[in-house]
Amino acid sequence: MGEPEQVRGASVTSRALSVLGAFEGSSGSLTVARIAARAKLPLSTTYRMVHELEEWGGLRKGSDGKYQVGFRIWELGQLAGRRLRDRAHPFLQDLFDLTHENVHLAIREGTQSLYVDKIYSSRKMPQVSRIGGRLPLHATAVGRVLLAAQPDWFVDAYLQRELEAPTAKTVTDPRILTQLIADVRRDGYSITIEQMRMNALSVALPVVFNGQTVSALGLVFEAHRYREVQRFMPQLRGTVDRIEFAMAGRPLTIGE
Amino acid sequence: MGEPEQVRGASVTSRALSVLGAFEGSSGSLTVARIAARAKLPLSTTYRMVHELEEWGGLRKGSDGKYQVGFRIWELGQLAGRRLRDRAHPFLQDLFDLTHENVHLAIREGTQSLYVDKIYSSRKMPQVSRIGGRLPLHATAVGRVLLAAQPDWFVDAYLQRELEAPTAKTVTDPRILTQLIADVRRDGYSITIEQMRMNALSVALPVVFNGQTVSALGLVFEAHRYREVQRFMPQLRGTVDRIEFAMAGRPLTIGE
DNA sequence: CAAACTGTTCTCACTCAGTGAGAACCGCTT
DNA sequence: AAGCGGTTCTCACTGAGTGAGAACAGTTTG
Repeated sequence: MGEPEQVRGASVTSRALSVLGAFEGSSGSLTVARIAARAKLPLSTTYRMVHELEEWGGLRKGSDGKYQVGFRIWELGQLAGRRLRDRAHPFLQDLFDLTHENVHLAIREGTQSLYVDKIYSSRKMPQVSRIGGRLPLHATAVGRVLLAAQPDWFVDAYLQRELEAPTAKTVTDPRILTQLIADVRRDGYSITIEQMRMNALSVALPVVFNGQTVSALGLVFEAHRYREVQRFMPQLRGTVDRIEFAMAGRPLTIGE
Repeated sequence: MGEPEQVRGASVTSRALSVLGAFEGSSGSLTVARIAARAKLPLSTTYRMVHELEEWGGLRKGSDGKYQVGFRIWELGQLAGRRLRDRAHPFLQDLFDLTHENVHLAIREGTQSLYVDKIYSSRKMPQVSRIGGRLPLHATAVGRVLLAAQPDWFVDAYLQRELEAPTAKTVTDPRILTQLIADVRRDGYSITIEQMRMNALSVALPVVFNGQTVSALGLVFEAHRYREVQRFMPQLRGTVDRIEFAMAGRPLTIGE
C-alpha cells in the first residue's frame, strides 16, 4: 500500500536506537516531530523514547525546545577505540608542532574512512574532514592506505561500485585505482593530489599493530607545495614508529 | 529478602541504556557476564541487549570475545556540544602553540567539571584530567570558575556536601571556599595550587555566551612556576575573547 | 480574529514483544 | 572427570510497549 515503512520486527531497543540514529547526518538540533520522521516512528512512540533518552542523559532539550545529542553519549563515545586514540594523540600533537600542517588519524569503517583524531589551529581550518566525519576510501591518502590494507576481494568489490568524484581530478577508474593501490602496498605510503579538494595534497602512512593496519596517519597541505613531501616523510615515518611502539606498550596513563 | 535490586518499572529502553552505562567507569572491555553484573540485569536479558547493540554498532566484540563501546556511539557523541567544541578548538590549539602548556576546556555537568577538549603533547602528558573525564568542581581552577558561575543556592548546596581532598593541600572548608568563589566572581579568573595534584598549578577563565558562562578555559603547569601566571594571563584572556567572538558568529565550517 | 498549520503532550484498551529461569554447550583449569 | 566461568538458546507466560487519536499551545495566514 506504500506506507508500511518501519515495518515490523522492530524491537523496542532498535526503536530507541533509531531515535539516536535520527541525529546522524543532519546534525544540530531536531524537534520531536522531525526525529519521528527521520526515525520512521509514530509520533507518540518517538515522544516516549525521546523522554526516556533525555532522562538518561542521551539527549538534551535545548532552550528552543529542540533536542540535541547529550554529553552522556559523548562521554560514552570517549571509551570507543580509546587505546588507539590515547596512545596516538600525543605524537600527532608532536608532529603538528614540527610541521604546523593539518594532521589526521583515520580508521576504516565499512567503505569509508572515519577521522578519529585531527590536529589543526585557526591558521588552517580543516576543509573537508572533521573529527567524527567520514570520507570515501579512494579519494584521500589515508583512505587509500586503509583500502590497500584490505584483501583483494574487498578492494575489487569496493572499486566495482559507483565511485564519487569530489573534484574534477578525482580518479574513479577502477583499473587505474587498482594500480595505485598496488603502488601504496609496494611503497608503504600514499600521496594524493586534488582528489578530495582542489589545491589540497595529502600524504599518509599506515599504522600497524599486531601485523594489522589499524589506522592511517596523514598530513594535508597545499598542492603547490608538493616538493615538501620529502621533507615531511621522515617526520611522518618517525611519528608512526612512535605510535606503533606506544600501542604495543603497557598503559602509561591513569585509568586502565 | 535482600535481592530484588534491579526492582521494577525498568523499561526496555532503560535496560538497554544500563548495558551501555555498564561501560562507564570501568573502561576497556567487558564480558557479557560482567556487563550483566554491572547493569544489574539477568544474564539472558543482557545477552539479548548486547547483541542488539552490537548489530547496531553501539558495541563491538573484540577478538578476545569481550565487548567494547563501538565507534557508532563515538560518532554520535561527536554531535554533542559540537558548537562549543568546534568553535573553541582552533583557539585552544593556538594557545598551546603559544605556551606549550596543557590547555583545557571544561563544562559543568551536575556537580563535576567535564573535560570536553584538551591539548597536550608527549612532553607533558596529562596527569589527572582526560578528555571525557570528570573532576570535582572545588579542586581545580576550571571547576571553581564553573562553580562561581552558578547561583548562590547551588554553590551553598555543593559546599555543604562531603568534599573530597585529592591532595593534602586541597581546601575543603566550606567557609574558605565560599570566600574563594567570591574572589573568582570579583576577579573573573581562578588560580589553584596543588589542589588536585601536588606540584601542579592551574589558571582558568570563564567563557561567556549569551550572558551565560558556558565553559571554562584553563592552563596547567608546574606549581613552582607560579610567577609565570601573569605572563600567560593576557594570552588566556585573548583566547577567551576569540572563542566568545567565534561562538557568536555564523558557522564557518562545513555542515552547520 | 477565526481558521489553518505545526508541533507537543497525554490517555487508554489491546496485544505482541520482552522476559528470565533454566538447560545445553564450550573451553579452560585442577 | 569433575568443576568452573563463561556463552548461547529455548519457550511458555504476561505486563510493558504500542500508537491512534484527543486535547492543547503557539504562530502564521487570509
